[in-house]
Amino acid sequence: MSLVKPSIPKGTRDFSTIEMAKRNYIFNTIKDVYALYGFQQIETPAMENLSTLMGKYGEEGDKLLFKILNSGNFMNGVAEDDLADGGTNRLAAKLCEKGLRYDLTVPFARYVTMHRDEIPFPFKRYQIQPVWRADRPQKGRYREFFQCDADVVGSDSLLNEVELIQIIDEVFHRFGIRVAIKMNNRKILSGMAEIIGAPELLVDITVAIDKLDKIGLENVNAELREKGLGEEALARLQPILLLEGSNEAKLQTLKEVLATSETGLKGIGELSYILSKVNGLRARLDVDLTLARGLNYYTGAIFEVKALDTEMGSITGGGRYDNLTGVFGMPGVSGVGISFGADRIFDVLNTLDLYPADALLSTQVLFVTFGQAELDYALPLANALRLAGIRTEVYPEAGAKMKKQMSYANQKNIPWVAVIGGDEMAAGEVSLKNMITGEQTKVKAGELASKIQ
RNA sequence: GCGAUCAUAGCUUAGUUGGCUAAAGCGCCUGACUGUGGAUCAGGAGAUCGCGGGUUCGAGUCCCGUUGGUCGCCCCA
Repeated sequence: MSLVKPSIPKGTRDFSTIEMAKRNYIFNTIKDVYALYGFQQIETPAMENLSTLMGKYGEEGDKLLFKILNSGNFMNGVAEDDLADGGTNRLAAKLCEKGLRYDLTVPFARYVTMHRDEIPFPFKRYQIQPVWRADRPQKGRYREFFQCDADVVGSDSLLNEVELIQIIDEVFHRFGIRVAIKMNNRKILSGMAEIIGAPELLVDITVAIDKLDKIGLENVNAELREKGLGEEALARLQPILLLEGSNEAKLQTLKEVLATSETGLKGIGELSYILSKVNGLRARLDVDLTLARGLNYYTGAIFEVKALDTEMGSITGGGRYDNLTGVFGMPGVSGVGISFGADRIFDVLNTLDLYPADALLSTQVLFVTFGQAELDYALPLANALRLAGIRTEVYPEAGAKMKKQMSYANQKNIPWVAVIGGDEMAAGEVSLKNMITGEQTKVKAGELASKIQ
């Protein structure tokens, strides 16, 4: 077998020890807050049947699904003309019956439908797992990345939206990241499309105005014209795009503009209600009408979170979707959910250097010894420390050079080293060295634990 | 799917209009220091210059192809 250059697939990453400590800090913080609000964790398989995934993410989404070649004789049932006519979709359907999950929401909808008889509704679940997309990797976009979803299904109450906003606020408060939460409502966008007489262009309109931040008003208008929006309609859209002022003022203006749209007014009512119930937020909560989000299954509230102190796209998103389980034969179940973008939060925490020191600490004490007898003497001491809850290592090579052992402690950022030689052994002591200050004192073996804590 | 750009030691990079044995910093190993890391000093190992082809007396350098990274567009957490 020839030697291969080690490599990993395009758009995937290894996470090394420090990165994992940081990622675990992120995941644990999010989990703690989810649990605090009564959300329970589930996991679903990395792979789903393609029939579950196909057609749920639009035509683009289908192209971005990783498909898994059938095991065994995968050519079984493939006919000559399947190969001949370049119909890759049809061929793929015969060769692959499974695919890697593209997000956590669709597998969740599948899960809810399959387990509906065991689930207490409203069902509050969270799920932190990787998802895969055969996308072209670029800044902040990978082919394998983690989503941290929390959803409530089976409840139309807007208090769920309120709770999710509080969760977002609490999580970013714990991270120490200052954020602005932006909120909009899909019904308001529908109302807008209705009022300007172009309801059929709703999707195009949302896609275009979502870019307002990025490409500016002129370019948004140009794109809308290109999509077939008339000048009159465009003119009527402008005041809405340019809406400014307090949340209350924006909603007041909207009420007037959307007065004749039943859907639009309903969206305004929902927004107002949520705003009235959210209290004591530390984050800013802004109504932002240009927040549209690409996801077409959203039907009510839409959320997005941006960090205030660093340039980074959205670091959390979410919204309400009606009837998500409908495609699996379980109609009338509404859900609302959010998803923290762990990879981007990771970048933000790195940029702002906001990791708490103890989140990154691994081993607290290393036993360093001069030979086999000392090593044997160290073992029960190490176990005693572990019983006291102190993360402890014993350097395992008897007679390894002092320099080697000390360097190991240094490299792993271990704050305490317990040195054991013949003298210490005879006296029932250890020499305890503080690796930060360099100070070293002799300590009775029985007092080690108290010195370290 | 389209476009730009980059690829030299474990890492970060230098390498002139194509020209001697491809250079440095960091890291690693050894020693100064046989009971002490992080500092300093001395020495050492480590590169088929991403891969394949072409031009040339001669290619890290120029040309073509290919793979991978990065960034942008489309799309999208």
